Amino acid sequence: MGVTRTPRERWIEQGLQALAAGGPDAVRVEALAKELGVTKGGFYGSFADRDALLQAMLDTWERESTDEVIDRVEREGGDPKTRIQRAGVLTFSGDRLLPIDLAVRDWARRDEAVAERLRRVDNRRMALLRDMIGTFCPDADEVEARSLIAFCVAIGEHFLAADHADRTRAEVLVRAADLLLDRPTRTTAPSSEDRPGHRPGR
Amino acid sequence: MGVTRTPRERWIEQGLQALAAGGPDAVRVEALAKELGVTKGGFYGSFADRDALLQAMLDTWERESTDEVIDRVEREGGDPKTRIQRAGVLTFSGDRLLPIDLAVRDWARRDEAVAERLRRVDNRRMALLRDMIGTFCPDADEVEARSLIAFCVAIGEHFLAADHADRTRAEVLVRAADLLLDRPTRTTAPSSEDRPGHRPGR
DNA sequence: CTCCTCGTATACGCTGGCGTACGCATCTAG
DNA sequence: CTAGATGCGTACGCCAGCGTATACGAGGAG
Repeated sequence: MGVTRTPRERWIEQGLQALAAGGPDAVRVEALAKELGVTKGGFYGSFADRDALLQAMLDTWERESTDEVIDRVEREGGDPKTRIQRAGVLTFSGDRLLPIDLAVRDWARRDEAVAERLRRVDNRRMALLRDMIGTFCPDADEVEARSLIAFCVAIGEHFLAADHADRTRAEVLVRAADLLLDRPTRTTAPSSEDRPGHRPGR
Repeated sequence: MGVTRTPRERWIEQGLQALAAGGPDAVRVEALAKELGVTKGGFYGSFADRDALLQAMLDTWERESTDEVIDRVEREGGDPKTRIQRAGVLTFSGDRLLPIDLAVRDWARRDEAVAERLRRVDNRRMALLRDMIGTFCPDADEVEARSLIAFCVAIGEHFLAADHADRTRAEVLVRAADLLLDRPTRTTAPSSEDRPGHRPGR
């Protein structure tokens, strides 16, 4: 038996890198082969065709960005804000998962099957956010709104090109996280209390 | 002189539609020609090459999504929340500008020149947001944070696939807008009109 | 040591897309 | 009405990329 010099996972990993860098159209069998130092000869032993690779890539991504991240967050514990931020860090700041995530999001706008996968992933993440925010916010509608906002910021931030004058993006994000995850709940019922407490300026 | 049956703007418009539907890789000269009912014969009379078309498309998009939107918002007036929402509606809910905007955002992640254009556009939009939010929020750092959040929600919403159980996305967005754009000391105001609905999909 | 298996290299056909060359048709100028 | 200009159709060369067929070669089984 010959030795498998380029197993399935290598193609998948390289494919995910290409996806992250250039979108689904950049996942080209011959290009991946060249990057792996082989030719495409062995590719069709591991995959029926290019589409099978794309499916396998999505399988891998889906598993890595749900089970692995969520398990780790649950295991390491901490208070709600810490856990939310840890989930965010694990998903949206590594050099690995973040660009793949963004590429999948754009891909999902054009491919219904990808959109379905993304929906599963996002629903699990939203459930996590709801849980965390629900620990300090009693109003279910507001929990939903805050969760949506937090998720949108985590993603949208990377699609936004605006500058912030003398502040850095990171500084503004810290303040935004304070607004969303820190301050005492303000109800929208007529019995509203005073305005949200300000934290000492940064 | 022959009659120009397919002037420059027609190619540009069709190109923007293709960009919106399938990203920059979907802008193919021969495909556009077929959609326009002609062949690519005349294309190279209006454009040096495919890249010239892409540049012209970005020029058109940049003009339409800054000057035209901002002028109209300034002209029609209203209170801050209304004006922000009108800007959002003009930019992010038409069937035309929204999908182009999203496609450009993903494109910008891979093309520095596109990123530069997007930066100009986003900076103008952020300036508008800062102005509006600054009318009721005195803290400059908080104004910046709220502006960023609002912008991220307006964009990120369309990249998010999560469901909201018994609520609709539009309902959650109304509540989110209340949290972000209402004067904190006041109770929530009734929202006059609907927010942009769900993403058009595909 | 020999054979057989299986992963890989190589070569091929095919499709689609870009840009060019050139001919045709039509509109305008005179 | 003629002549020139110009947009467009058609055909071409070229290259990239997919999937297939076949040859090669290195291990393991006997």
